[in-house]
Amino acid sequence: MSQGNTHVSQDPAGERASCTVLEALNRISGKWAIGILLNGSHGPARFTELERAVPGISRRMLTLTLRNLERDGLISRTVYATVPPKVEYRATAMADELHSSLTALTTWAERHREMIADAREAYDREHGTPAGADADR
Amino acid sequence: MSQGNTHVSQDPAGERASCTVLEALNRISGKWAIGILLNGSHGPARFTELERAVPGISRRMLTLTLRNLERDGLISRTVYATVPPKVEYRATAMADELHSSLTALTTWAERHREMIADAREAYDREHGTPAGADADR
DNA sequence: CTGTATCCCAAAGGATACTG
DNA sequence: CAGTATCCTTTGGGATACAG
Repeated sequence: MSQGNTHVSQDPAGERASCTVLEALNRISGKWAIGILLNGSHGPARFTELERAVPGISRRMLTLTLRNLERDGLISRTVYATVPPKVEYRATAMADELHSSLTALTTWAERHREMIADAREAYDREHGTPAGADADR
Repeated sequence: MSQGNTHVSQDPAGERASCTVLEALNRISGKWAIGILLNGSHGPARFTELERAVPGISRRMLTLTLRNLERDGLISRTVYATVPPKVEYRATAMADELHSSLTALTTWAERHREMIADAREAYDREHGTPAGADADR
């Protein structure tokens, strides 16, 4: 806020910042990454455990998201060569640091959930947006 | 996107949390929302200013993103009936609170940027993922 | 200046079936 | 148990042209 920046012209304090935030978001983007990250942050979790802990996720998306998180170094994957196979996933230290930011986001969402719902309702009432309004095509 | 959760059975430590985070993320999701939010947070900005401040954005996406943010009560839109028309956008108080969380995310991203890049490189070297590997189809 | 309207493509994600 | 493979639908978003 109090940055004394009264007008926006070219790069000033926005391009670089938004770019960085975009980078941050790109890693945790997708419908499931965060749910997985939060679940994996309180102890190791197995594939099926995650599948149950993140309701609605498909095996495919769980695998894909897990792989991406692993690739970025946010999740570690440990395979135990037992039978039946056992694989443990857990958040890395780097992801643990992210966790607090995610929590901040959660807190914000909880605090403003109703306010946002009201804002939407009001908006849709003023501008006739019938809940299924198509912004695109 | 808006279906996913068919029914909520219990609450296996994470469901509620991940759901809330998802809600948070859904409002600021998309390629441009955050850049706009950050730019609108240090004073009112006009349409064209934002267009220039967020490099790469198209008129269409700027409009769409702005409308969604307005709908959620994160951006206020003020029209001056002058000629030529003038419209000012600015982050609301609610969005200002989000701003700090976004900043936390930015900070995290900056601190770990290299580490993540290295993790990717390492991963791609071990598992032969030739930079353009297609996770899907 | 501030948008809208189309068209089109690519990516995300769901459903389902099969496997070591 | 822990995934893969395929197919298909939906959504995000770029390009471009038109308009109040």
